[in-house]
Amino acid sequence: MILDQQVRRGNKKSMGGVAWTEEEDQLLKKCIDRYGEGKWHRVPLLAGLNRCRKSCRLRWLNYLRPNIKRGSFAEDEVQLIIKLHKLLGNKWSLIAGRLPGRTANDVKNYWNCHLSKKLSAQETDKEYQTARNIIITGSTKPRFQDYHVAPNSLPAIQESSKSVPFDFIEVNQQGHELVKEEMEIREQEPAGGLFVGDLATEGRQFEEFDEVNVLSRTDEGCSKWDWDDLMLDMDLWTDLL
DNA sequence: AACTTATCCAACCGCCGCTAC
DNA sequence: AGTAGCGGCGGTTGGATAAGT
Repeated sequence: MILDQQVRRGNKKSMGGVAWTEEEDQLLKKCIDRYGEGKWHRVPLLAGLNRCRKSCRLRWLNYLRPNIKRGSFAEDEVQLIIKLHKLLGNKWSLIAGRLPGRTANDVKNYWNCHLSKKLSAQETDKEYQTARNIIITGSTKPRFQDYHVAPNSLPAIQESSKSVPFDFIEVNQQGHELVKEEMEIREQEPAGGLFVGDLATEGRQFEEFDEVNVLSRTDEGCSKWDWDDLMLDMDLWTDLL
């Protein structure tokens, strides 16, 4: 079935729209190869396509772009999606950014088809509540004190389709989004505590990081690419601090 | 075999933030 | 300050197909 679905990909008409043909794909690909990404408003003209800029961009990002990973999600990818979703909410592009080869649309579809139902049943699960408390209330310590937001005033994660307020996210000089929660953990824990920087430099397992239940991983379920990716993020966090 | 239901996912829509003028 | 144009994002839809009856 998975194979069939993969074969189907890209050949389908939906939403009353017109399915992309092989010829159109080639035209778009040649155009991007020649002129590069961006300037999407010019792409239809340059490529000679009777498509709007958004369709061209979407087709490229979700289907034609190199290194797009096909097939079902691996277990470690699923676990990462779940954890990132706990942290970020429906920020599919951010989540997909931590999953090389996966598009935001893929992640979103996978979540909607597989995970949302599965996890909604676990809404009251203790572990989930713990994670949520950490995000919303900051566990046993008051958090978000620097942001002047009363924990109770924050919208719940998961209960609605709306995502976590973007006040949780900051962008550093390199343009990378950082989760304020992480920075606060770093700031509030005393020396000797378990910090992102410590993990990065001492090579501890993420499992130890479970006390904050953020991006916790074990070596067993952590492939090289996401480990490296997370290490990169940690470096960036450390640089910021 | 015929029909119904469930699942998957590509593509569209509307909105938002940013930038240039 | 207002606004138009753009890139980008998340929510949603509906067609294709598999699975079930």
